[in-house]
Amino acid sequence: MNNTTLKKISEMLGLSISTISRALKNHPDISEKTKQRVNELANALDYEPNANAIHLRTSKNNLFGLIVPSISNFFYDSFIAAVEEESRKNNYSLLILQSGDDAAVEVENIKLCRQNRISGLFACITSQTVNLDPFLKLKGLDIPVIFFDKVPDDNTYNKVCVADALSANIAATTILESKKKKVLAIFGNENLSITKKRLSAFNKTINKKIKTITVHANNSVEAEQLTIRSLKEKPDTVFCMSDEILTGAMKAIQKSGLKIPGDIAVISISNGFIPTLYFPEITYVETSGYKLGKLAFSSMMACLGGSTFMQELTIESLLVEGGSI
Amino acid sequence: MNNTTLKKISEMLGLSISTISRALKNHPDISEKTKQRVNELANALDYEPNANAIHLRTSKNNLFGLIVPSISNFFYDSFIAAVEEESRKNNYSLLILQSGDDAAVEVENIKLCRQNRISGLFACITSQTVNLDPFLKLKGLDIPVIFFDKVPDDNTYNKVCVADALSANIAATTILESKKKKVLAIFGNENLSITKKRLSAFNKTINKKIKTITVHANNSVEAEQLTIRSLKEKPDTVFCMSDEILTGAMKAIQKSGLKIPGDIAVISISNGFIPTLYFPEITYVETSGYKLGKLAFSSMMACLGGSTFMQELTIESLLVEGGSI
DNA sequence: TTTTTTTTTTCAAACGTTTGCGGAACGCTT
DNA sequence: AAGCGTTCCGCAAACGTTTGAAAAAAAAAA
Repeated sequence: MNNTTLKKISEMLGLSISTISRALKNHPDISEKTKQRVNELANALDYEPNANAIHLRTSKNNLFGLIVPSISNFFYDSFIAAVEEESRKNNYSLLILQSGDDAAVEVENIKLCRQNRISGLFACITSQTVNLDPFLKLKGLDIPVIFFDKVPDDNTYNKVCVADALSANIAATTILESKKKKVLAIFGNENLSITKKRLSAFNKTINKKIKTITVHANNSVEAEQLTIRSLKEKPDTVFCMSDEILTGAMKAIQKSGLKIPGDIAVISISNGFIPTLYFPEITYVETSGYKLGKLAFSSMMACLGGSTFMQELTIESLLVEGGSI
Repeated sequence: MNNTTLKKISEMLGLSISTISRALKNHPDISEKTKQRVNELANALDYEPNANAIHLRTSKNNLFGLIVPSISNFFYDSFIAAVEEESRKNNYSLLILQSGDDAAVEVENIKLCRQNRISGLFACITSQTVNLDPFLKLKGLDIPVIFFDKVPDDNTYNKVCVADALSANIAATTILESKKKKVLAIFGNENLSITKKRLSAFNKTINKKIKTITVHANNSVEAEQLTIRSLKEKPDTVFCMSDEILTGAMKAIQKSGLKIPGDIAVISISNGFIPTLYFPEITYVETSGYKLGKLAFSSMMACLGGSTFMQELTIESLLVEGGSI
């Protein structure tokens, strides 16, 4: 069965297409009687306007693109949830695409976004992305790009990030204040800017006041192995720079039989879910994907509203006390 | 800056629009020389076809809708990841919408899907959805609907589900085989069909061979409280029907200081991530969102291929041994 | 009744494509 | 010279809307 169109309604009512169009949007030019007749038939025929036709005609596609390495991720899924929610409320649709952390796929996805004439793009770049030209082209077409989480260094873009330095700083301060003596600090891939920022801020705050074992893990399993190995050096505290690392470290600690916080303290930077799974709950510095999504959206709307100011916004971090330190 | 169009290229080259269109799609009617000229200019101008215009003209919108209570959920995020991946590979885009488990929003979302002339819909209904008319309308328009996870009882629809009964059955069998004497079985909201199915299959298999404490929790916190209370009755095993419940139960168990599996055994039905966070890892019956997504997609493609056969497909469940029983 | 004003409706172009069909231009056969 | 087949390209309609402007109809004023 075919979709109802304005034409169909117009023919059935013996009116012109433009009259139907105007009647349905309650245009003052149209008489009440006609409006009613039109609305009744439209309802009966279950008319739904063709979004493609509207977009083509008005050249206003209420659509945002969102490119992310993976949807299936604690942080990103809540980020996406926030953006979807806001988009829907503001009459925008959302085209979500995964890059699989593959730069080539990322380029394809951007192309797709362009073909769909998106009004704006939310992008979290892959760890290999070096060529930002595809993003530049979007800017050339007056399509705002809001980078989130993993962002290019370049400061000619709008970015929203968690406060990496601040988060690491808070964690380090918390460790110092609790009079710990030796901390095992587990960070992620050394090449990631997020790792660099957190590492440098952490070290700066610790300032060699206490002993620090620094290791880098690319994933949860590596984090577990490194933790097991490092526990031999008897740290009294473990710091994890992310949820993924936390899961690995916790596995190792549970395996070792050490008691938290008695035998060993744990503190992490986290989206907020994982730390609550354990008992005692892990003390963490919150970096909320959901809040970041809201921030990204408002930044997008500001751009669309005409703001051309490029900036890096951050969401505040706050310490959420569990019982692990 | 405006987007390049066929018209623009045609004017610059002194050729007709149709020639440009054909040249770009390598139509045999067009000479090699012209094709080359066209392609060169198109590249130089960074031409990207307007998807809206194409969809309108061809009345073929390569777009799927996906409605889910929340994106931010272990199970759904991996389901979505799978569907997005497959869609992209098959040249479809995906319009993802959250219902927030609100039936009214669900209806709005369906409307949005219709306006966008989706080719098919993946839907997980809200727990309050009673009126299936909006879905019926889609079917009337020859738009296939694949329900997943939370599906209507009605068997005039295509559905893909985890094997609820089988999963519960496997878990119950595992418990019986390990000679346990008293099981605390924690289920979800009693109204959900998923709960009913798992509960009845579980009970059927246990068949009163061992003592069973059955409780219902609506969320993780309730699961924790109910577990704490029920542990006083000294069960030797805890069965959790879902990840959400597992997190609550584990919290209680960790709090109680009981050792797994020495003091108490744990077994769950799960998507597969949460159980691996603990040590020992929790033994679980896997119900993979990712696999379900793949199945849903292939079911969708079958429908689009002309299959009108309505069926409920399930993904196989398998026991993944941790060390918790 | 005629003219003017107001209300209501229609016309037609445009958005950017695709595609059936028709038509040059050209070289080959007879 | 006439006919024919190729090769290459353009015309124009269509998809479903929106919208400025013009036209028609109705109402009001003269």
